[in-house]
Amino acid sequence: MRVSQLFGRTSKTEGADYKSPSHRLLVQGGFVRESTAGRYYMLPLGQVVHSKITDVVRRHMNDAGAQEVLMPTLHPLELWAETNRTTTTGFELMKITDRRGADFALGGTAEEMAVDLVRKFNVSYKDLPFNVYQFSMKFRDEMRARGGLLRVREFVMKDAYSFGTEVQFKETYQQMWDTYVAIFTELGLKVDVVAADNGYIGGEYCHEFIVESDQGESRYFIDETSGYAAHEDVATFKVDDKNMDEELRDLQEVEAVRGTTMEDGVKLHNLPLWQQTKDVLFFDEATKRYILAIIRGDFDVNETKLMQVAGAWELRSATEEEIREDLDSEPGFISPVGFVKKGRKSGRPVVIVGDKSLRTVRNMYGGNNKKSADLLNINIDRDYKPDIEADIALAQPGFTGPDGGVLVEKKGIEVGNIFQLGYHYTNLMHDAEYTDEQGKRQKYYMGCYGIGIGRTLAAIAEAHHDDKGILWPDNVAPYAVYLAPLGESENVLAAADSLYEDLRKAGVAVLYDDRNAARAGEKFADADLIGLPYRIVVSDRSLQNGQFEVKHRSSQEAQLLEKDNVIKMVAAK
RNA sequence: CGGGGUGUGGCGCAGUUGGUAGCGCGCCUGGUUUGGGACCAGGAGGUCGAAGGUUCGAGUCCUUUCACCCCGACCA
Repeated sequence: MRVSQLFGRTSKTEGADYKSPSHRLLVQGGFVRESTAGRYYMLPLGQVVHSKITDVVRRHMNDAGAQEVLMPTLHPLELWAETNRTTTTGFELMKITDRRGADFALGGTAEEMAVDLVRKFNVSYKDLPFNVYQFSMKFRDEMRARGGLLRVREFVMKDAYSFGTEVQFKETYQQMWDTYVAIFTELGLKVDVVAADNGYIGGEYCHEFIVESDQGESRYFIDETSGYAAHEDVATFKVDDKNMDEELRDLQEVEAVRGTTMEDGVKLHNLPLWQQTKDVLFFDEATKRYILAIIRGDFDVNETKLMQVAGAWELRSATEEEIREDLDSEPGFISPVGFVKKGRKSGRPVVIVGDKSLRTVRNMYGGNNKKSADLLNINIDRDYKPDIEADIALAQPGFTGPDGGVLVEKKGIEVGNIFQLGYHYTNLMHDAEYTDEQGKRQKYYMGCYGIGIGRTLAAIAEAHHDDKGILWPDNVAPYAVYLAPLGESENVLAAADSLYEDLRKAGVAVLYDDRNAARAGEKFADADLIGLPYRIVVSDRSLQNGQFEVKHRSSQEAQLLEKDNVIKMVAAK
């Protein structure tokens, strides 16, 4: 490819709005250009990288026995209604109506489509397991796009859907896990495989593949000694017993003229924070229930865990008005002891969820559902009984992980995930069945597996750059060589032209900076910015001994080589 | 969705009390240059986000609206 003919150009000036390095460098290097917020044009240079990533993913998926298909972009809305996801998805569904009034969802993920596709066939147990995947544009009505390609509203995703028996699934899941590790390794990314929340996809467990980066939005914890890795949403930790040797003392109400914070309670009673009850009141818009979360005072409530155990979807804090008028309590003085079972005015049910940490403390203290009154010596079972008891605590850095090591907090970019879906979709959708050995109909046990191609591209740029530009790993570099003749002497141009042809004959992808008007500094700056693995300079100086100057992007030093050796060197990659 | 900010040529920006739009980069032409983003001369390119209003006159004032950026969407 000749630079003189390449559409899209590099830019010397940095945009003011680019917060992440990958965003800035991808725009400056002429890889992408923004359309509107969260929607990008992929320019020729960027598109080559994009398709190289796609090629790597495709090759590994095929090696794993998965089969590529392509599904429609518009999904019949009835399918989403079948699984109830028109209301319960974590992302806002984008909808479209055609001229006949038929409703469609713009695909944001395609579990329903995959099931619908498969049930159109009369599948036998002999056909199982199988795994179909596609590369297709996904639409997400994100509240806020950010970080360039890191969080967008429209992107190409590789999404795979496996069908089989429960026994077969375990193998498929592990196979996809291994395949993903191989893919990201080949792409030059080091990933942490992290247990995560399955959210709107459904199912019981899943893992995210995260590239550690300060630009990432995913927070997770790692226990370096055991390898335990879990997303913040699901991370568990060991809870130490506090004062379990104490005798249970009698429940007692005391006057408490104090502010409404936890700290105020600690000061007033001169008791440890961990002995206080933390009482957090939520309302779930989806199921129209109040949810009162009770936890030990030194911990915080993990809303994701809370939603999981309470079956809630759209949690918000209860308002002060609701607390006073409907629930007969007082902000800052909420207590599970004697808390109303349903809203006095609204009649809406109240669910009390207690964290397991409540069983590590005795004689707790806290509010009494009215202003300026506290209770001392609150004890679970005796004084109150949660409707649900579970782990709803948020892990913090420094806590002891489930395997006994210290939890270290990390931030990263989620480039892929694998989900166990189980029977979730096949239970909800009709005819999602195959015929077993006995001729009986059985439901499929499913999994799904996603990789965001654009985000992976950005993650590579985040992981491999310096202040001058990107350093593309060999496998995804848009070209292997940046060929830059300096000056306009016929000697130089002839040598560069001939090297260009010879490199191409040797199968080396070359970006040939044939711009006569461009000066050396410009060519060097562009070479660094675009970040191809090798830069070859042709100049009168180098040609004095019939040599060419070769420099690797990651190296400071260049070397002078004869043509044959130049070709040998760069073709080896 | 809440709060704050910004919309002027491809990019980055200036534009005074309202008086008919400018700078740098980039682009085009010619010339001088040529190993880390050169210099000289000439040139093209703008419904000032959009709509409405006030005014003799609006980039500037008023109203409405749209887009984009940042922060937040949480512990009583």
